[in-house]
Amino acid sequence: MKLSTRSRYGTRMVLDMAKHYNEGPIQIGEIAQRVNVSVKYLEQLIIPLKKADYVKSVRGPKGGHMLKKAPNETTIGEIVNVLEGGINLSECVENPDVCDKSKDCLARGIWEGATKAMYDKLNSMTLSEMIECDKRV
Amino acid sequence: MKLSTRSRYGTRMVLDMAKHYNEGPIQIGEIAQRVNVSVKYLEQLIIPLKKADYVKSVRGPKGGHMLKKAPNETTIGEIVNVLEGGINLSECVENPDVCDKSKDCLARGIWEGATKAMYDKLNSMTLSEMIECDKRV
DNA sequence: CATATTCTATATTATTTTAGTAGGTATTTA
DNA sequence: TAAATACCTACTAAAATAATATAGAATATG
Repeated sequence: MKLSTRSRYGTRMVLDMAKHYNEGPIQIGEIAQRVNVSVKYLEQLIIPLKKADYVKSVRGPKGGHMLKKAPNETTIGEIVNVLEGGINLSECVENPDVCDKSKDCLARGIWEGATKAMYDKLNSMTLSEMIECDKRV
Repeated sequence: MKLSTRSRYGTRMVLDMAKHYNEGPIQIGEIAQRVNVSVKYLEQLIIPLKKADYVKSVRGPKGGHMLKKAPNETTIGEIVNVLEGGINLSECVENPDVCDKSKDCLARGIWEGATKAMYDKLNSMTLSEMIECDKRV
């Protein structure tokens, strides 16, 4: 149950934006270079982040992208949730109707519990906490 | 980061075996019917479970498969681990060398923490506890 | 010991998801 | 108006997943 590169690369990108918060729009080419992912791929990842209101963009020369909310108001879990399209180990956790046995499924309860544990962990750290944590090293 | 059907179907199968522990070998056709997965697919899933010493099999008429260890000696996490080929959200958690930035990667720490939370949860319940839990309902 | 039954092994195919690329369009600044 | 930048749509390639098919090997039982 690996995270897709969407989440992993997207998280790198968002952390990069967080590092440069309050420096105005950052061009995607710059970010791509720093996080070592192609511009074209990052462009795709920005779309859902904009829709979910985590990123805003400015067009034209001197344009670019930036976080819409302060880094201490967003957790890693929120970002992963957007990029991964939901955080859960099995479809039935979110939508019990996909299986007619969901109601008394032995396994479903476990997937639900493990999903929650993971989710809580991912939501326990904000972007700014991660960056601060990094500076101390 | 969904579990594959391997883990989900395989878990159903193992739980079925656990329910019939001490009833001698259970034929895979029976199990397939009860858990609603094709015989052929389950046959594939049994292979790694045998290699990892969780299942033993008997050939010939009246043959079948059964758990090698008692249901209270095996956790769901162990089964998922075998079927999924390791439990971790990112390759770098298990094998830091896949990325030359692992050592001071902001994201890696988070993947590691969330992986552990999930892992602990999955290992917190044995097969027999799950079945007991079911009976009470 | 013959045979039916069951697991075992290998190969193949189809489907879906993931990852990545390409090229053109819209907007804005200077 | 020209250049820089984000935005949009479509496409392709590769990998992983899911599932099926066929033939082989072991063994209990009559």
